[in-house]
Order: sequence, then C-alpha cells, then structure tokens
Amino acid sequence: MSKDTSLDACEAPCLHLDRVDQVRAGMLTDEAAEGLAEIFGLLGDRTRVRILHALSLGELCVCDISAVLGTTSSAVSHQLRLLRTAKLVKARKEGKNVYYTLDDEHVRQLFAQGLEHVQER
Amino acid sequence: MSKDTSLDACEAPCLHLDRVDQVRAGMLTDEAAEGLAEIFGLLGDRTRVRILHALSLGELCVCDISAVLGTTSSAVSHQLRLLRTAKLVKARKEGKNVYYTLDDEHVRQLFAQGLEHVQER
DNA sequence: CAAACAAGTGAGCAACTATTCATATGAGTA
DNA sequence: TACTCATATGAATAGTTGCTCACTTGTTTG
Repeated sequence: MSKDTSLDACEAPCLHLDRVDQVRAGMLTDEAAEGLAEIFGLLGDRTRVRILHALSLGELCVCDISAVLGTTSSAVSHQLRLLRTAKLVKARKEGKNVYYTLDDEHVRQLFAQGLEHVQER
Repeated sequence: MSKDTSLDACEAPCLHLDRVDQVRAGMLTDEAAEGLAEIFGLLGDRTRVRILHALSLGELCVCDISAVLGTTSSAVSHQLRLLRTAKLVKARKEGKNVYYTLDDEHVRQLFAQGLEHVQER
C-alpha cells in the first residue's frame, strides 16, 4: 500500500520509478538529514576545526585558544558559543578564565575519519 | 629551542604559555584544517546530505535524484558538480542520462558515525 | 533535420555566516 | 571602591552559498 508518491504521479517525465520508490523507502527522515547537516556544518569551518582539534589535545581557556589560532578572543568566543550550544564542547569556569574541553567522543572519531579522507588523495 | 612563538612574545596578557606551545606543536597544518573543513562543509548541507544518502542506496540518475528529493534537477545538478569536484561522487554517462554513484568509502563511514551522534541525544 | 528531453551552467538574488568593533558582565586585585 | 583583565554578546558588515531562471549542450527519436 503505502501512501501516494505524490510528485511522480502527475509529472513523470524521466525514469526508474521503481528505483526511486525503493530509495524513497530507505531515505533519511527530515530530522536525520537536518541533524547530520547541522553537525557536519559545524565541523565545516576552518576556525572551528582548529578550535576542536586544539581542544582534542587538552583543556584550554579562551585566551589560549585565540593565542594558538592567532585570532581575536571575540571571534573564538562566538564560535565557542555555537559549539557549546551543539554540545560539542563543555565549559568549566575557574576564576576569570573559562576552560573548554571536547564534550563528544564522536567528534574525535569524525576527525580521525575525516583526516583519513583528506590524507588519502 | 624551537622558533619564536611570535604572537605571545609581544602580547602575552593571559596565560598557559606552556600549554599553548604544546598544543601548537601538535596542531593541524593549515592544509589539513582546510581540507577537513572542506569535506565537512560539503557534508554540511541538507540537500547534499540527502543526495549522498540516496546514492548510498544505489546508483541514480540526476532526474531520479531530483524526484527523490522533490527539487529541481538544476539545483541537484549544481550540488552534484560540487560533489563531483570533491571526488565524493562519480558520474557515468549512458545515453541521455548520467548515473551517479558514491566515489568515496569514507563518506559512508562518516555518515554512519554522524548518525550515531545525531541519534544519541 | 527537427523536436524532445536530460543534464550542465552562468547570472542574479535572497538567506546565511564569520568576523570586527563596541560594549557589557563578572571575577580578581590594588 | 575603582581598576584590570577574561569572556560574552549585540550590531553591523563583508563574504559566502544555495536556489531559481534562462539558456546551452548533447543525445535520442520521429
């Protein structure tokens, strides 16, 4: 049964209806696609990649991170907020400083996987 | 010895010079960071995620893909060009149609890893 | 050859994003 | 209390990006 495949009923100019239906059945849900795009998008920025990689080497405060990257602490802080919101990093306050660490083991693995891809070309 | 850590020599208002130097030593090269950001950035879009996932289920032509996603074939074609340039997908021409397949096993693994992250929250 | 269709592409536009700058908050310190 | 410094944040700006629309290319078919 299943419900109507809407689009292809009225306008089927091309082909492979069987394949299309089959793929549709195994397709990602919207939320899954959105979630994937979100996490990958977060990793898809040079600055954030460097921040995350730096944190993978150990705990650092904002000021350390900006020193490592050679950018302003404001820029770093903005990016850290995104990473914090997405639960990729964790903050710990101590006196005037805020220390950040990775908060997601997946990130480490994604990094390793991604590096393999990059190096192998 | 090592060379001067440039920035912090003149302006070292904050702290943890030891840690900063240590992290700098283990830091990603610029190319590696750029490469990682590039691949993750490509995966960081809802449309491309869906295209790649569809292709992970089997070979499809442009027209099939746009039917699956419910978008124009032009939009799909534009995205496919990016994916082709980055060697993430491979094209095979047959008559009027062009059939695409995944061209990178890493992508499949990254997807799996990413999905784990997404589902686990 | 002409018509039809799949796919690719450039220009233009709207939406998004990363940085900078100015400022705010809040903790340590004189 | 007043000052300094680390961090956070809002607004503005410059750059990027994804889509649409119009058009081109190239292939099949009448």
